[in-house]
Amino acid sequence: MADSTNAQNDVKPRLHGEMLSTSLLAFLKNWNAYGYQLAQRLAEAGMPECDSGTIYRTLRQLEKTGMVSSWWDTSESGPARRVYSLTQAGDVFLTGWFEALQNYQTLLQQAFTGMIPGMAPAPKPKAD
Amino acid sequence: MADSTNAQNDVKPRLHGEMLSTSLLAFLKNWNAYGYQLAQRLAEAGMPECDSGTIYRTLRQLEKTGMVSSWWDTSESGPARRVYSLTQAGDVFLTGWFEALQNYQTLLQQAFTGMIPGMAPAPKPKAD
DNA sequence: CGCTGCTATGTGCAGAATACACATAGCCTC
DNA sequence: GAGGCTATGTGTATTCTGCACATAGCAGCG
Repeated sequence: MADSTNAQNDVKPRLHGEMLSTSLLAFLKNWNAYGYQLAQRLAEAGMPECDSGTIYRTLRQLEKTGMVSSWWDTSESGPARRVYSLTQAGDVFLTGWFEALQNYQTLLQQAFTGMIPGMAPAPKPKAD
Repeated sequence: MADSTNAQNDVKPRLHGEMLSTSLLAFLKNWNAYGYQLAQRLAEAGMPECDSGTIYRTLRQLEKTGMVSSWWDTSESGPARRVYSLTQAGDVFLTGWFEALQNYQTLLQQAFTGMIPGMAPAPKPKAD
């Protein structure tokens, strides 16, 4: 534990949580793919770095909740690959997430354009 | 019927993590506000429901990392309110997050338009 | 006054999620 | 047979979170 006085630590951001799982689902919407491959695609897409262990655990979690299905692929040379495929439930979930995401996107957009409705322009001028 | 074979449980989604913290920062970019108020605004913005305890803890965490600053407001009647204000560090972080978010948004968008570059159209036709 | 309800912030705790390090294994080239 | 790349996973300590619950100010009401 470094000292608590340091506010802006050099912690590099990591992709995880729902943004990771939905990114994975998004790739799988069009193509079947395996973990190692998905990690590469995420990096190519300009997403923040992601721990590989988290990717594999997330894919297993998505399978457990029925969002994806998987099987072993031993047709290619090298280590066996676990190929994932989006299920119908995963497709439904991804669509709903994408729609809900519009609200989030709009919220941030309005923050930068300074036009959030229903809130007074300046309730308090920050008394320091 | 809550056996483990059930894929789509009726778990209601909750706003948390980085999407919660950045939503809070977005509101604070234009106005100072307190926790209870921010919870109401999030609901009005159509965001998923959020546990109030998580909101207060997240605001404290944002303060600890220097993204926001706070003070007590006892000018109004009723319980005291802890009013939060975005710091310059928080503004920088929010801007960086918003820019990085474009990649995520683009990724999901391309999933629905079926145009992700650099990936073969169908590497495997799903052998179940 | 006691009671209820709304506002406003916060804590305790058990379970889930995660970063980091490390393990395993196949295949290829020296 | 050592080293490197591919590919998937685990162990563990830390952090995060959902839920229940606690505290407190103020207002109305009989």
